Amino acid sequence: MHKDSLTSKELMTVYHQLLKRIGPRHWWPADFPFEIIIGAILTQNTAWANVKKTINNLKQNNLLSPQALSKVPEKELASLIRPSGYFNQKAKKVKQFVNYFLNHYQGSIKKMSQKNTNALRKELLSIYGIGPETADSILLYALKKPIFVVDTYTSRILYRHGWLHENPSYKELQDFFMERLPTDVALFNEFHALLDYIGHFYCRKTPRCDLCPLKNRLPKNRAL
DNA sequence: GGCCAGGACACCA
DNA sequence: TGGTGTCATGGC
Repeated sequence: MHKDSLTSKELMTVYHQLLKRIGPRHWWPADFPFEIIIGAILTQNTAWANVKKTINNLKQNNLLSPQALSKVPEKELASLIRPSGYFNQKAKKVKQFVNYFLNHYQGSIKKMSQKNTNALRKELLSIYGIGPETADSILLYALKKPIFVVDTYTSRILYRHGWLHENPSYKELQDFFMERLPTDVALFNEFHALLDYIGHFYCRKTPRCDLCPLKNRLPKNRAL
């Protein structure tokens, strides 16, 4: 097992090295929490640059509110989502979330935030189109709940550094961080953003990890 | 022209 | 539970 592959202290060292060498990422890039939620759905398996186009489309059409999105026809919504791909599926997903948000919380982020985190996570996962990563992104970045977000980048980075086995489940990956880190929204926010940064630039299928900021600062490493 | 991007779901064994 | 196909545009 890899449970002892990296101590809490070593993982914090990784975090501080990344923060020092890359700098804060200022996540999530959005003007208000509802925009974060819609962005989290739109960015599923999609480059953020393409999501920004859709966000701008929605803003220009005054559609970036739960009330407006609940009224716009799904086909019209799909055409606006087109730049970020999977537009038919994502239009349906946005509609499903908005219905839930209005029915349960009257479109209020504040009301939603008051609910217990675990219960909220189960609720989110029951909505069509919201899986573990999207649910956790909403909880952490939009609702400021202390949940660590993991993704394919995170998995790749941990595996390539020998800190976790290949193809872990989402829960294994998430537990890896939450068992080692103090429960801290700001830390979870920044750490995930930093991992995304190095994943995006340095840890693709064809590794270019010689450029990785962690290259000479691996607590326990193996050849990358 | 192929690969990949801040996943999730349906279907199958 | 684990593997595979599908959804789809856009940048490099």
